[in-house]
Amino acid sequence: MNSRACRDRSAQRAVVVKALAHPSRLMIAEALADGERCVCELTALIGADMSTVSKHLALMKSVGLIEPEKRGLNVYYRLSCPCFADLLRCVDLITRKQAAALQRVAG
Amino acid sequence: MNSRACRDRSAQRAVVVKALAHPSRLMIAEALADGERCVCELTALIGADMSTVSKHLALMKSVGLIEPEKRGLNVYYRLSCPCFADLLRCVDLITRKQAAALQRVAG
DNA sequence: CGGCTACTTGGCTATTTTGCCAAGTATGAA
DNA sequence: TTCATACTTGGCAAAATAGCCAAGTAGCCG
Repeated sequence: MNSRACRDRSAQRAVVVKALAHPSRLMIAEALADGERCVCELTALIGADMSTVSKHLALMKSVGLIEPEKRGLNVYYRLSCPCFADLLRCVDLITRKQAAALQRVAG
Repeated sequence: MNSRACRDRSAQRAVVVKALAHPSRLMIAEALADGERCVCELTALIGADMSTVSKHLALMKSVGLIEPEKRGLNVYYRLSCPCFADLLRCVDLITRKQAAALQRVAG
């Protein structure tokens, strides 16, 4: 096994995973999985300053997770990869398993 | 759509995603996907201080991603959820798409 | 043109994360 | 018991993230 290649691959993956590693960004991603949204819609959903949301979006865009399209005054974002929905499902499998484990501990 | 529920769900997901959002932790996860490893093997693989690796492992364990088993002097870790392999595949789909996009920009 | 809305960017502070060293625990061997 | 190995934990300093405000850009309408 090539340790250097493994390291590089992990670094690349980390860039994508980090771009999702925040509650607000996961909310954005989930909303976009349902269809495109403009920044003000996402801002209302998240309940933070628009500048904050805009920076989250810029980060997600920079790693290729989402794509913007300007129409009139609004900028609409959409997921650039439908495979993201699968990723969310994988995460949920783990969170459910985690919840079950906590149940066992508590019960 | 219940905004509060969405917020909670995203917070839960973020806990899991954050536990993967680091190159070393992704290396660990990839290694464990191939089978259990003890801490010193992982330390050699990653090339950091053992205390650092141990803290990464503690974090991953705390969110239920991995499970330890002590045998003699060693502690062996394994993935607690095989679905993690799927998650890695999802991430790779995105990184490949990202790489393709960069290609287009460069070319 | 001026003013309005939608959004982005700069800059700053507060918080979180990371990684090393040092010190502690646990197990096995002599 | 003493020593060595494997690992964890505490603590600290450096680095990365997050979020707000203020200021800037861009498109529409009068």
